Amino acid sequence: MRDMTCPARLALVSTQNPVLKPRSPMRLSRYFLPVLKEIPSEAQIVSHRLMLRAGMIKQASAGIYSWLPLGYKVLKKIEDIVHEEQQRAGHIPMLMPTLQSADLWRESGRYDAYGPEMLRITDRHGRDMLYGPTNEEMITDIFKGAVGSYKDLPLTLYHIQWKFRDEIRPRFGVMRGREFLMKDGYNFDLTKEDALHAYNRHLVTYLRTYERMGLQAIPMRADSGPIGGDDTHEFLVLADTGESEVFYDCEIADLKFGDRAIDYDSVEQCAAILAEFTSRYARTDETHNAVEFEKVPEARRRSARGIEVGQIFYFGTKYSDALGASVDDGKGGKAPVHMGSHGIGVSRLLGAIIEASHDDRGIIWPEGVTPFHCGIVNLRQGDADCDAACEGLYLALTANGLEPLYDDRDERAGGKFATMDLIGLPWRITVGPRGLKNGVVEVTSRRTGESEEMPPEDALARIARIYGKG
RNA sequence: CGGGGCGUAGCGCAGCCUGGUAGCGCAUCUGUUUUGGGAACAGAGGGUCGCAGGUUCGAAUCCUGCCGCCCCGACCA
Repeated sequence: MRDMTCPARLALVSTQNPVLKPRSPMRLSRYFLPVLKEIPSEAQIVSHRLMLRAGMIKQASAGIYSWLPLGYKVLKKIEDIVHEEQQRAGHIPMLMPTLQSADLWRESGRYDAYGPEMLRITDRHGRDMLYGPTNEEMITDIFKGAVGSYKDLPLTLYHIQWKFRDEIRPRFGVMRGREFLMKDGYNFDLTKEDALHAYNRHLVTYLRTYERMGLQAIPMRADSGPIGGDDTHEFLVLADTGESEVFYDCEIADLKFGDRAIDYDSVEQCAAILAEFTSRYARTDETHNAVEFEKVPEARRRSARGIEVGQIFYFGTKYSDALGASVDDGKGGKAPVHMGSHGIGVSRLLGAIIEASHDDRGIIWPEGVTPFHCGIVNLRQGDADCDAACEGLYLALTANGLEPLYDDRDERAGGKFATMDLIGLPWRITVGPRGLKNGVVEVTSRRTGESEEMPPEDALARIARIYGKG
């Protein structure tokens, strides 16, 4: 009798089984994209409205959202960019829990200082827990348990994790949620000089990160707030719906990091970038100084609104003193480590990007974060030539490492175009019977609205080239 | 937490003042005709009227309490 339960036999059925055809969800008829024609009444600002209308998020309760497939996809892309830029600078990814013990926070003295914004929970044993609003205490605790020598420094650890701050009044969708995804990083250095280099290094990584997302975020001298510290800059994206009032010299807005080379180990290079990007007056209302601002030539003075998308801090030995994080200094003594922390509001960035990039038809994703590289619109579903051409493009794009979204629904053209415009894919390939008669399809830019007819092979090559693939 | 507003079909809303068969548009489903920028016609399904209590012969409607959500202010990635 055959033994059907033999483990060795089961092992033969591997996930590599070539019989399993990938069942891609990138066809709109199979995707989950609940778009709304009507403007949701609860949404006040354009990014919130568009995220709801484009089926990216659904509110679960005040300031708490489910990320529907399209929104999740963009969120992941943003997360990926943040990871790449951090790791390029030698910062090490990890993951700490959302729930923390209150004891750590009592040690640092912040359990009481943080106030009602911190969500406090009691577990079944009556232990005080909290949903972390940030992780300085926890990372310092990890650090001091494992690092004892200056030889282990410098060290920068970071993670991207959900945070909870029980805002008095959450609003504006993901821009001011109570639960939000944040990248927070922590550097540990032996000396103040080293820690300031880490500070400068982070400034560079942040400039690069925002530019890759198609955003211009201006570093502005800021207030350190409850985290405490001496040096701090906030990164602000200019937008009318921003919650911060900002004052700046318009020359700062001309600065671009671009694709210049940077050696993250070079103290001079990193310091030079900081000097360059902080060389003009740029402050939030918290640190605004009218006398200093007067020194900027009047024609260059600007006041505007901004969305805060990140902040970097150097806070010296505040946490290492409180929590006893010190290392052997190599001279027979102990030295408290110099620390800094650095945050990027990952989920907020979606809102900021949309605020900065949309029109009256919908979102316009920058190519760096778009959920799909391009849309394929089949104008005559069921027509053998159209179906074949679309299918061919879809497979070829996929084979070139691109992710197209193929609208294969049996629907009128108008609805398909409206959906594509709303969800903001930067490029669209339109396939219709009229064009196919001449052997061409249409490639359209979402941003400019300009279309160009070309054979399908050229359309494929065009899209691949835009994204540096194929 | 102070002030204002709203909870009625998946979404957007009317009905409430003056109690008496729960409605409209969009979406969904079926059929037909359509198809190059949110189609037309015909038909169908879908509701604990936020929850609880009270008044009444009778409550979506009146009264009380609670819950949720939104907006303005003080706080914040």
